[in-house]
Amino acid sequence: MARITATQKLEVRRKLLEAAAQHFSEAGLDRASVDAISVAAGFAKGTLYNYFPSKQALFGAVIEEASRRAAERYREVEVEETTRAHLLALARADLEVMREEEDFMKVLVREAMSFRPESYALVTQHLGPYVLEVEAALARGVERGEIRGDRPTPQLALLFVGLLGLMYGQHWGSAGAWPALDEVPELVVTSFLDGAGAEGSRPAKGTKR
Amino acid sequence: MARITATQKLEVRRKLLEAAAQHFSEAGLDRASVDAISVAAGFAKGTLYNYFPSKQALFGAVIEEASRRAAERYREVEVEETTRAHLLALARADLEVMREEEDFMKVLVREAMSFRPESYALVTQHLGPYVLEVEAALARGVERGEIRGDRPTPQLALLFVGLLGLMYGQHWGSAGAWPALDEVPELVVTSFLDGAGAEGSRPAKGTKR
Amino acid sequence: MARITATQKLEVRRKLLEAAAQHFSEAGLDRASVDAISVAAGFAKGTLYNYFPSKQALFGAVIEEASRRAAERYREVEVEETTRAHLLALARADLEVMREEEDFMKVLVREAMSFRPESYALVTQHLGPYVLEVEAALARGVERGEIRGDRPTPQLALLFVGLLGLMYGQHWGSAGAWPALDEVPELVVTSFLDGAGAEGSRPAKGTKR
Amino acid sequence: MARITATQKLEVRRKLLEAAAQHFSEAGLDRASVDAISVAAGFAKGTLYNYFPSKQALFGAVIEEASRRAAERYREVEVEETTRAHLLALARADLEVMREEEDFMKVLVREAMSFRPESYALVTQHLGPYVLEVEAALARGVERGEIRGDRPTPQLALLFVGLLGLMYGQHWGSAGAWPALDEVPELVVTSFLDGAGAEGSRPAKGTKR
DNA sequence: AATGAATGAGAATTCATTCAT
DNA sequence: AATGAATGAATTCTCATTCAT
Repeated sequence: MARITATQKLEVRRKLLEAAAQHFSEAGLDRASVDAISVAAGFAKGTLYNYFPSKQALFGAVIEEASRRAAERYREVEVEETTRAHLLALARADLEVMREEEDFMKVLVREAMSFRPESYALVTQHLGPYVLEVEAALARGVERGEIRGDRPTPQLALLFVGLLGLMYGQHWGSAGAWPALDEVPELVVTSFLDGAGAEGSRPAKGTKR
Repeated sequence: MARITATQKLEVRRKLLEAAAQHFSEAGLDRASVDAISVAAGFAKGTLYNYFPSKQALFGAVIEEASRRAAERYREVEVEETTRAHLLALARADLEVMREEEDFMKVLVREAMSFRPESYALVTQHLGPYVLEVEAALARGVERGEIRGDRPTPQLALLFVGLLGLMYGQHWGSAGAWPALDEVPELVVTSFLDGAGAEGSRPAKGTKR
Repeated sequence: MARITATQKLEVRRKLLEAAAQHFSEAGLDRASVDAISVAAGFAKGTLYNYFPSKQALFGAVIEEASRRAAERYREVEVEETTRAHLLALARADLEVMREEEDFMKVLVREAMSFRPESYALVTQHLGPYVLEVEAALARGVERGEIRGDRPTPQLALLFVGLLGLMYGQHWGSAGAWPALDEVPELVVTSFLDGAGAEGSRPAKGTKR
Repeated sequence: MARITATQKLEVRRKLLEAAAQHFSEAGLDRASVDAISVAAGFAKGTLYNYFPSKQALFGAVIEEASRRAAERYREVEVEETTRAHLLALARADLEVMREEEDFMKVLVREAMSFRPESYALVTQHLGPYVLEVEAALARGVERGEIRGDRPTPQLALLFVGLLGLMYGQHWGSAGAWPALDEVPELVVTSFLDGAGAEGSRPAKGTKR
């Protein structure tokens, strides 16, 4: 009767995480209700506590799951060899993940944007694979003279990823008014590479302030 | 205790806002307790409710105060008439406020970066004065041909402000590792205006993808 | 400057009682707010407390005032000499008071209908003059053979007054749907004297059960 | 504590209602405290809220329970087919409930006699079953010519029930002095059917004023 | 393993009362 | 005498967590 297989347990866990992701993405950690999550997953409250020791822990697990999925996806990406093309491809890969796992990603992005040192570590750690890809693309760009060499590529990579999150956030915050998700990759790449200055208005390299 | 002067009332209000800013910046809107705030300000719970009708309203007032202070501060600054100089001045003014009122600014930035449609309205409404200044500076830049005219200035202004928040957040999230607060204005202005592309790597105008 | 005359003090007291009557009649003792009452009277909260030591005391004073006014009015009534005519006149006198001092009367009736021994004493004491008039009219009716002599007139009088209150209450409770205030006197007198039984259905006197 | 049987749940509900009835009957809706009620019932605050969504709802449930019990009780009674006998039976059934569930009944009567439009709706709605029985008895009485047909039976029914409440209230208010509870049914039925007028003193039908 | 009733700390909010001015 | 800011006890309601079944 009882004797639940490991697969079945994982299935329950998956359902709970899925429901949790959705609720957390809508309501945030504090406002989301454990009861609502468990019921949405098709279980009673007690069951949730058999799988996760606390609401906080469940939240952490959702974040982990989200970053795990994102990282997996990014590893599959293949692209041609221009920096612009590469960054565009990376941004599009991100958007793709985004679309398929929007709930998880919302939680992830929001947590990343909460700027709490604890989360920061967690998020950057799991976002690592992706950030490293960006970094690598940028480094190759520097070698090719396509990317300015006066700033450390790790920092540029963080900026790029931050811009992505910023645009997603802007999208959600404005309830889709601007930008549309489709525009995001190009918007981010353009902003990141070209800036807002008009053609020729850029100061000579090395100029201070 | 009747017949309190207007000055005294403002003083009480100031203390309450100050305490609220600190608590909200640490705990966020949901976790902060009205009781803790009033006590920290040196008053009883009821007093807070004599000044603000609800926790939400208090939160709104904190945000409004923060953005008012920021806007005021930067209006005092005098700058030469270049877009770059102007944006730099705006960013520095913001940083200056930031330093003196870190609690207020943390609340503001975190809320802005929470990307909840509800907050979005609240924040943009209260952030208005500052964003409008940025927008005006950009509009003048477009006229002078210093800013690319192919994107609406309101969107560019949001991007600029977003970058600023992003950098503050990066600073807090990395526990000060990078960037240092001092670098933020230039970092933001450079990223915003020039982008990360190397000199001459920018595609001709109108080029797609 | 200060030096307020006794008349002025009474005037303030009157205003406070008036406002209190209105608020208590709408909201009841618990729901009425001291602040609302004082402001409605044109004063600040503190002033009210200079005249009445507590909300309870104010409520008591309103009840006293209401009964005092009612008693005064009832003493002026004059009527012709039939029981039915007398009762009708008494009921109409009551209605008249009712109309001119509806707020006070509402409080009074509701308090009377709360059936708390404390209020009961207070109310019946002040309602005394009126009830005594009713009682006297009934006693004369018994002598004339118009009123059944098998029940003590004081009890019949209480029943009559109770019926009046019941009908007022029904009027307020149904938001005026039924009965209209104008109908009340006749309704009460008919119910009281004739009952609901059809002509001739009354059992022989002295019949038990 | 899961897997509680339906019987056990009903038992908890019963205890809560019982405690609530007692507290409401002593303190009224406003003054009664949810906390006190739950503790008196032997449970924690939260448990009460598992059974009733709000204080108001609990109050409504108490009233409903009271009127349900009254209606049930009197339906068991068998009576000969006279209006007088029927009304007497109804009044006695009510009194019987009254005695065994005085707390519930006090709440009911006091609320009914508060004459607030809000309560009015609540009470008449919940008092429905009982009032409808009275109404039906009266309607049959009209058909048999035992009840005067010149007044709508719903109004007569309200009057009857009002008289009943009035007498209970008189009993409580006078601290038992008059009437004794035992006398109430006959007192009410006699007052209601026969009135206080002496035999033959009733004016001819249709007579005005 | 799943359940969901019970719990009770904690939250926001109200408001009668006080008292310095 | 009038004021109204300050107070803080009290209230209703929520919800994460526990645990007997």
